[in-house]
Amino acid sequence: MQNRLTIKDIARLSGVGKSTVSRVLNNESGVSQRTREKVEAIVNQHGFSPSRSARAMRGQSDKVVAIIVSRLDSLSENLAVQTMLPAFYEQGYDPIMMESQFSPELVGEHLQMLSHRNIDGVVLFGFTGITEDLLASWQSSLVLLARDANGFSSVCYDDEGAIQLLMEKLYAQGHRHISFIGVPHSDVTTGKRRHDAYLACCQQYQLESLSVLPGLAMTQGYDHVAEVLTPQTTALLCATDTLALGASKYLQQQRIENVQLASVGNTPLMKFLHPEIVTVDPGYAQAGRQAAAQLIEQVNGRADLRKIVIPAKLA
Amino acid sequence: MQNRLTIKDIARLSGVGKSTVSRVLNNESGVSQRTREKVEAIVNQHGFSPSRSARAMRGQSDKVVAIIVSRLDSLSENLAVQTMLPAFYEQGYDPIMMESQFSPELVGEHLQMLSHRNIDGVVLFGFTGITEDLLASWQSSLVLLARDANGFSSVCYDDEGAIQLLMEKLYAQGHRHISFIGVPHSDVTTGKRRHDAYLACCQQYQLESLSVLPGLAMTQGYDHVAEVLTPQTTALLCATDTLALGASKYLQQQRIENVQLASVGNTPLMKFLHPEIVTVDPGYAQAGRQAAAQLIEQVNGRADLRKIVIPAKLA
DNA sequence: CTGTTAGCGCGTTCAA
DNA sequence: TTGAACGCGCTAACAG
Repeated sequence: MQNRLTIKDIARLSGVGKSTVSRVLNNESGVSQRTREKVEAIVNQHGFSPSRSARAMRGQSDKVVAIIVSRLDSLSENLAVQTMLPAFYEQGYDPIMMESQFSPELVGEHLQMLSHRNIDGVVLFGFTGITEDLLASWQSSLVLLARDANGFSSVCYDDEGAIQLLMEKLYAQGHRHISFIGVPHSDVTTGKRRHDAYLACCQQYQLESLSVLPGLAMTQGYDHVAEVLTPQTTALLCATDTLALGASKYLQQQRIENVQLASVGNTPLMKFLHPEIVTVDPGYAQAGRQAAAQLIEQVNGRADLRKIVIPAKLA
Repeated sequence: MQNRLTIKDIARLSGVGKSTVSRVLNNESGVSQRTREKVEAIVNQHGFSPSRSARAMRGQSDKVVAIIVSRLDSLSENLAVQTMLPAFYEQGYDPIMMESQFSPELVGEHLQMLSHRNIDGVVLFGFTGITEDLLASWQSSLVLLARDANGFSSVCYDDEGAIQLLMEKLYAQGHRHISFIGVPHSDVTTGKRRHDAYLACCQQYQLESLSVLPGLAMTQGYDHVAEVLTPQTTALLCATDTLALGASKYLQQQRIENVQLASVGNTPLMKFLHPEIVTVDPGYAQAGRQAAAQLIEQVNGRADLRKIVIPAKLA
């Protein structure tokens, strides 16, 4: 806010040239220990930090990244962003936030805004409708979350593993009629993969499968859970905590108490409202950290594109 | 990502000087209509946009603001941020996100990071422990949300009005034993103001008051609601949706069905889980828009510091 | 009305 | 090992 010092001032104050200060600031070699210490002392004493805009103009990075969440109030994405932010701060990156509202068009607009600004990289929470060509120009500076795409880095959840853990646990608890409520297959990960895993487990345990795939919204869980409840049903597997929340409201209203809920999510809200639920933690927190780490390495050329899968854990 | 054009290129391409291009870009007067159109044509044709870092270095604004939320998963703050973001985008501001986790120390650290970066302004969601002197150097470029402070702009909720609306409604419904669950008075707005308003309403309607002030967390609502439930209690007023969620879990578990819940919040989660609740919308969405608008006007010197109060509405 | 000139704060030559 | 000079893309002051 006040008149900031410049590298020139620091040079004058420490009795050296501008370029020496620059070298010290950037940890470059070729500066004597004594000089380096002298300059560093002055820098610290004045709390000097070089102007980011000037650096950026010199072709350096702006140290700005963008995080595009689907919805600000997504329980799972919140958990990931929560660990992502500190990871970015620590490396000096400022994360700007954008909300896609599950609209590929909005993602497109946001990316276009970002291409004007000199962004270093983007973390994008994937969803149905995000296509490779929409992201084409960002190949090297984007990390996709919760989805993968050819030619892009991604951090994904272990959808199959999560469902398997849940089914295993339910089976061990003696459940033999386990229904499933999930998301349409147009959603590849949360939708198709989790449902397929459920079906595979049913086959493996020789159980009848019964499923409905209304969508991601809480109300959809509520509205459609009845379709998979038979008199024999003793357990209900939900593709997400959000669906489980919807389903459990229905169960409560109908005073159905002999159906064990299970879901992948392990969000704080779920843990509070329904601690009795069997839940798998897909590793949102770890995913956030990893996504940030991968993006930083990647934009600095220290890492290639990489697909990371976070292992699921029973909570 | 590719080799961006510069103002110089545009100048060459349109056969004018750099400064003329600059004048056109900044909508400055003193350019003939013909020249302006010619330049604009070239600019649009190439999708040119001036380098933000270069502008910033020339002392212009960086067009970056920061939003410091208390928690990423705050139901109320999410609603405000959701309207704030587009408002900022529209004016060309990039909002960087930070989470304070209700820690004044973290706010301090974040503000310090921001003072190094050349930030235009800050929207800060206030909470207990935020003091005027912590924010001292940001007087002119900060908008406080949900709190007010001397010498600062703020956007506040009408705590008294919200409680009054709720009490009025409950009274009209015939309730005469209305308990209150809220937040300690150390929290000035959500805590003291709402509780005081409750007490005042009780006096006005000649009702006995019965209240407990455990805190903001859902679990606190759950753990302490029993303390304000008597055999006569027919309604329970909650200072926030989050508390109401906690309380309602308790009521459900205890199969208590003759207590009408009321709360200030009107968040989507609440509306879904408990549509039967009497709820007041404190105007989170509007608050977000206003905060963004006020901050932008303010940092552009087009507005003075201002305290804005959002009126509450029955949902 | 318009073009030329001089920096903004920094990184990067290049000579010393 | 160091410093002086130059230029990044832009705006502002000045000259035409």
